[in-house]
Amino acid sequence: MPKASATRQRRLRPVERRALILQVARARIAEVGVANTSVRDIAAACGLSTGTVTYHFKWLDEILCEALRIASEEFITDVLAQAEQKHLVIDRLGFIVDANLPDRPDALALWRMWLDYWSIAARGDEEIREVHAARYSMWRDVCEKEIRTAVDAGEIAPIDVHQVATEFIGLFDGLVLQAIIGDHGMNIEKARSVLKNYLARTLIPVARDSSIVK
Amino acid sequence: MPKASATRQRRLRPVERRALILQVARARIAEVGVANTSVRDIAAACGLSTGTVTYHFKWLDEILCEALRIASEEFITDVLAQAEQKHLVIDRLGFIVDANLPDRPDALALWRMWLDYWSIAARGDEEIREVHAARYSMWRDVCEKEIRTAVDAGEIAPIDVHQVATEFIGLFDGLVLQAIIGDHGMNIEKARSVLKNYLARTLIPVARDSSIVK
Amino acid sequence: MPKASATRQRRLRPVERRALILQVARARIAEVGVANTSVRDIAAACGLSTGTVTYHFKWLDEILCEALRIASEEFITDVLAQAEQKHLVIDRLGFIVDANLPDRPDALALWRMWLDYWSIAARGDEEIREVHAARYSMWRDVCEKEIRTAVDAGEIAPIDVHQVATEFIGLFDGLVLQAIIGDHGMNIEKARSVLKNYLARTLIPVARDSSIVK
Amino acid sequence: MPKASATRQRRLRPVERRALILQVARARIAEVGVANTSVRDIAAACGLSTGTVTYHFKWLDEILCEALRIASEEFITDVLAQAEQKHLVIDRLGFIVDANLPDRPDALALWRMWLDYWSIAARGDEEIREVHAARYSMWRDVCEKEIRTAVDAGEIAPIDVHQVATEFIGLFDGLVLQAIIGDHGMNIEKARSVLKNYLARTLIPVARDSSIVK
DNA sequence: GATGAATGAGACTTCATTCAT
DNA sequence: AATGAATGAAGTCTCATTCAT
Repeated sequence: MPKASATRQRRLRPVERRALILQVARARIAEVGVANTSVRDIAAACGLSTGTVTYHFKWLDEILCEALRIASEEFITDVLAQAEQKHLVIDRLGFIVDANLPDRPDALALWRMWLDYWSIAARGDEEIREVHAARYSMWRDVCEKEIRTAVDAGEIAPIDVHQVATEFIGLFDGLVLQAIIGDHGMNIEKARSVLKNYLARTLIPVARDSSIVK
Repeated sequence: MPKASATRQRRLRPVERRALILQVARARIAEVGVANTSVRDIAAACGLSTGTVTYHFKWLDEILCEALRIASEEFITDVLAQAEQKHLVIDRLGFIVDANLPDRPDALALWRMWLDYWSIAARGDEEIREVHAARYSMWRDVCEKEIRTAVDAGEIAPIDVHQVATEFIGLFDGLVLQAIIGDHGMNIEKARSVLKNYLARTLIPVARDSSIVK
Repeated sequence: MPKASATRQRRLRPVERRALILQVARARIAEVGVANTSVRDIAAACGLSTGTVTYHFKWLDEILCEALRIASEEFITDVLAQAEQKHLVIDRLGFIVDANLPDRPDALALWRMWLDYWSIAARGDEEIREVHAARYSMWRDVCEKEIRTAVDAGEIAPIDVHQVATEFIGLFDGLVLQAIIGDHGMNIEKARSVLKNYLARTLIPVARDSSIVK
Repeated sequence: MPKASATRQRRLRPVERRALILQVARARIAEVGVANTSVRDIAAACGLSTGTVTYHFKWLDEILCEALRIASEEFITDVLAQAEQKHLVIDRLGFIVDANLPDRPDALALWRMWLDYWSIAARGDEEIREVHAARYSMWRDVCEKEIRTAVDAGEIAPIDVHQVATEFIGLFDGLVLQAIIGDHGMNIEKARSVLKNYLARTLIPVARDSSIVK
């Protein structure tokens, strides 16, 4: 005799329910951190019981891992979208810098989330490591492709594309993390400036009669 | 791996006992992570009762923070020592790269520790943030001084010293973290190569008949 | 004395489980005192795990406060029931005296419980203070009403009803507490005698040919 | 080789050291309550080590008991002093009322202390019970003597002196405790008014040519 | 599919007491 | 007489997980 419950959730197919839970979990993790995200928190934030959450996910770790996965996928999607927006190839990296620096609360929360998962991955969690690997693979590919395109187009002088892309991404992570953790010598604006200086110094525009660079 | 003893520990003065506890705590944190280091663990690893640990430290957080502090101080001491070992100024940064890359278990554990504390600092813990700030301040100063000395000595071509030092340290953190978290496109040797390539490309030796070294 | 069972307890709805826990907690508090009642004790006495107890009550304080509340409510219920039992109005207060004096173990335990919670309330705990306030409000109202009825019925000579009711309740508490704490000059029988003497001296029957009773 | 310590206390004879510790302990207990008074608190408040405190007192309970004893003795001393201050016998009880009602912070703290120890005594602690007994014995004797003197002097009409003294003291405790624990129907001023009304109604001045009563 | 009561291990912290110094 | 480091039991509370409903 199931009682009418005002709060009982509508039945969803597992795939949908999982997706909903993951969205909420991701938001919680970004907000309060992996270490402070509990099954109960997630369930409450979803308006579900803990039992429902653990029904759809075998372990809390599964939720945590999947939450990183969807965050990574959205990040990749965003980066790809961004990379398409500028027509001048040489402007794209600058645009990527602006778009990915955590100068807004949600972007900051995302970076804090990366930090949380970095420390887990560094301890050897294979699943988390794989998700990171996939994101970096994509991210590095995008950057390499952008630079290579610019070089191939004669927009910038020839360089070691892989080295520069690798430097760029390493620099990005390093500077942002320093900005986030309280290093007095770094902050978001400083990071932006350093990154743009680096790009300007490294990607040398090829002076031609018709090539106008910003 | 000290084991718990059934007998009462020898009395030590607080400064000594604290130091011993912190050494053990630091090792535990490096080994299993901040998130998995409890008062019980530390006490057991010290062969002490939990009461003794909390007698010397008001909160677990105090231990965690102090453990980071001593790790930071040792890091700084090591860096300074390293910076003194090479006579040729231009070799010093390369030496620093080699010395600080986590290609040994203890260095890896230290970097994992940085990762753990980064994520805590990113969530706003002021004490941890200050410890990080102090370390980065020192670390950046050392790098700047090294490069400036080289420039002033005419060893390398003039550059924006602050920008390059900042880039170097950012790049270092970014590459090492990527190497540690499982990024397939990065590992310690790759990081070393990228860093050395960056240095070689950025710090251009001034070719002269008689190069003047400090 | 319920004993802990090795098996999982039957599921109950929270309202029922809370009620059961509170009954047990109330008994423990009355028996061993608030200061000696722990979550563990309560859980063990219920045959539940501590987790179950804290599942139903957020804090131990919540249990302690609710236990006082139910004890207060039962006290009030009992007093009201007692007040109805005697037809002669002037006998009711005497009956109340007899019924509420702690001359039985359970009544003594109840008074000890009041004492425990008095000391907590005196230190400023607002929730406990409110529960006391509610009980005293009711208790004083009942006494006033009884006396007023008697006066209005002409059963006793006119008096300052509020003053006398206030005196009666103050005297009651004061004498019983003295009897309980070991004052050699007071004990339950002495308290009874003093209270009845006070009532007899204060509530003067109006001698008439035909005494009107309600 | 005893080290010079800036904080090491001057050696005192046990009787003196005990007295000092007890004074401090008494103040702490009155302020924060028996339940919140620890050996460490007392030691810290004395500027002593915990070892010194436990050297002079075998158990914490001994301190708690002795602290009550000295508080009781001071109370008695004060009451006796007060009883001497008024020349007109009939004014003395009124004066006692004013002097003992907790309308000042220190008097309130003292009453809270009584409450704390009442609940302990009610649980059967024999030592505490004896201290209470001694105080009440004295206190009741004083009141009886006062009233008897007044009756014998013809100042007030003959009454059952023991009964009235017992009522007075019971009423005093009951009303003050109600005032302290948050009973909305009672407070210090109300208690004063009720007590004075009671006294005025009970101790009837004997109208004589020369006897002037307030 | 969903629930949520129940569990029990484990977290931090407090504290009276002991005892070598 | 005084110290204070060391102890270990006991306290409250959290929480991932289980499982009967």
